[in-house]
Amino acid sequence: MTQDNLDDAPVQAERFSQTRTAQSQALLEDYTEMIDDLIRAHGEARITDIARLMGVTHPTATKAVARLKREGLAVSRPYRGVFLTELGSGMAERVRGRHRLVVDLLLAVGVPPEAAENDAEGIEHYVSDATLTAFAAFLTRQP
Amino acid sequence: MTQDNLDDAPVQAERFSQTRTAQSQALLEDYTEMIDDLIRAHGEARITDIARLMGVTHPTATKAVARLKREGLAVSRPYRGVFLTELGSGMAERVRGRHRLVVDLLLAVGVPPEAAENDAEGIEHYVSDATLTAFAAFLTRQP
DNA sequence: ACAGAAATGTAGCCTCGGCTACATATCGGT
DNA sequence: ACCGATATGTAGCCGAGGCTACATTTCTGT
Repeated sequence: MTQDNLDDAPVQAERFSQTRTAQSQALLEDYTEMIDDLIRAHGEARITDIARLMGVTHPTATKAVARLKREGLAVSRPYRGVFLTELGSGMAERVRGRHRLVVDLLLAVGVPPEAAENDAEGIEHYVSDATLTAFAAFLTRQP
Repeated sequence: MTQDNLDDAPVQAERFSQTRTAQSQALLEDYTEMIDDLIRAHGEARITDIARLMGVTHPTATKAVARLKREGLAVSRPYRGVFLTELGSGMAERVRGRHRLVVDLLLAVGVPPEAAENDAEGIEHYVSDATLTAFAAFLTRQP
């Protein structure tokens, strides 16, 4: 990549393009997982709790939930909690599994627990299925 | 995290907040590294080349460069190429090292080369120094 | 039952990072 | 030296995701 950038342009561009796509999915995934967590813990997901846990103000959380609803991941009625659709639950499950796998791999290669948790939050959204599979295989080889 | 979300709120929120900060840095890092690549290869970085390699239109690249200039990472004169300041070069160097380390680690745990390159592009921006250090140590142990 | 507290909704503003359309400058070949 | 091709600049639009300020609804304790 260092020598002939011009010929690599399509490859490179595609790479960055994919990264941008992943970025736009990241928020959806984070909120979906968060809502799933809250429902498991308290039977419902309130806007206020979502906002507090995400570290944003409540109008921001409301907007995010609106987007989730638009994308068919969540449902809610005014002044009532937020719930996930089947689509949303599926995503939450996948995201949760991926998150765990990433954390486990980081721990396995010697990353300190706190850093592993922190970094996984950012990393997990950019890990492809191929990489995920490799992670799982690695963890099986050396537990 | 699955049981008592409410008490974990500050920790969680801080995590997401950090991730958001990293996100806003990611673009700066990508452009900086790209410009550095182009300068190494052709002695200068033209807006058109930057745009093509990043997979965006040229006005988008122009805007990004404007931001780089604002942040003191790059300099440029109208209709002339873009160059990095010392600050920018430093960042490029660090980013380049981190990128290589991430790719190497992915390869070491068995991720296929193409996936490693693709995913590293997204992952690298979210890897903390602690994690980076752990990666380096791991690679030393098993090369 | 009702008043104050807390939760939620809504409006409107900001920045960022995309884009298209159009204007201007530079470059290169004859 | 010129003219067409190419590169760059600029204006203005859009959606996403932050925010504050304010309105409304729900909840809660007396």
